[in-house]
Amino acid sequence: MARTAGSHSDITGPRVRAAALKLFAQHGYAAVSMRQIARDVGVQAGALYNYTPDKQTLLFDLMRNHMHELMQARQELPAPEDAQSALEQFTRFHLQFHAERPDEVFIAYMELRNLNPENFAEIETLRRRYEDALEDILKTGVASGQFQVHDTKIAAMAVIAMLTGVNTWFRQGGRLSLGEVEKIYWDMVRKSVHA
Amino acid sequence: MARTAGSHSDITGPRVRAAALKLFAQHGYAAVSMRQIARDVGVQAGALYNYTPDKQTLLFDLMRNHMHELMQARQELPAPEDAQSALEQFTRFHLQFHAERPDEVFIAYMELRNLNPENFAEIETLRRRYEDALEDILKTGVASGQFQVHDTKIAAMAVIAMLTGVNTWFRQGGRLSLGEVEKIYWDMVRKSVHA
DNA sequence: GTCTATATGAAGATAGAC
DNA sequence: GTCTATCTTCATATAGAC
Repeated sequence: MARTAGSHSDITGPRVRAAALKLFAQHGYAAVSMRQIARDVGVQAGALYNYTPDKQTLLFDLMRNHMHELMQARQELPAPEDAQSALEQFTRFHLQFHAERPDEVFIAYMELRNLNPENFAEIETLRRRYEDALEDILKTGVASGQFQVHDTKIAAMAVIAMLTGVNTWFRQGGRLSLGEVEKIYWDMVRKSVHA
Repeated sequence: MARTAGSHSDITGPRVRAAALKLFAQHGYAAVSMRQIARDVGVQAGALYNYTPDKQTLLFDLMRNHMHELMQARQELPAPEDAQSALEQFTRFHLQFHAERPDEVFIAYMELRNLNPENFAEIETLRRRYEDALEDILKTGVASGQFQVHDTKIAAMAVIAMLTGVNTWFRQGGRLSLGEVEKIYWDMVRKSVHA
């Protein structure tokens, strides 16, 4: 149980992932070298390979972890009463979750093409499941007459694009608080699918 | 006036830009080598430097050209009668222009961080001017009572994000025609800012 | 677990012949 | 304008000492 001297696996591992996350978000996966990540962590490049088999897996783990946390957090939300409150809950949840993780979100959207085919398929499955969750809300609302949209699939994509776009400009401590942003976007989302 | 034999500047130049556009969109600027571009064009890597001083300028020229064409095309639209028709015109124009140029749009959004600071500033100025054009439409509509939004700046960002998101899934010849997509999105945009 | 050293390859860009 | 050849630097990844 006691670790040998010089054994820092439990602390270095997270630091490697944190450095990779920050650097990938800043400069892009392809533009960041393992040496840069190592320098940021404070080790030599070779030492990184104690924590990841290769650079590709490092990227994939960051993206998979992000998507799993997204799905997990969503499943822990309380059950809403009707489609309207489900949509409001989804809107506020999406904005909050994404505002807290700008780097993860950026990578999850920008680095898809740098995943190898198998890894890409896994991430896409998770993303698709998230989109389907929103579409289910819209379908319920259309069925109950609360919403009116021409195509629930397209409407779900439109709403998610609108909400995720917040990350291109929103900064904590800026002109608007997250609460104000939530209110503004919920107003627009609500109206956009209104019957 | 007559060109010397073996002089293909007028044809090779566009081919270099076309290859760079396609490859940058597919794999990302940082992941594409000058040798790959050269292979795609059918020349040796050194020959590319007859058409661009360096790789960075090649990227910048593609993005600047795209933004200039965007601004130009918008300015050639007929003057709309009121805010509502101006917003519909903007919506349809944005969808059409972007659907015709998926690679350019992709690069313009994904490769901003690979521009050097001066080039980035120039592109951002153009992008900002486009966003301001939409915000002006919203301001006019709010002033006339046709629209109601909490914040015209945020609403403009939300609408643009929603519309640009179409490029992540829309393909010519897919389930929906561009005309149908225009109708669906115009319906959502119209309602989202409705008084 | 981390280091130094290195194998192996590829990158951006330039020089000079044709 | 394009070629071949090359300079220089950097990349991912591994081997073996400590």
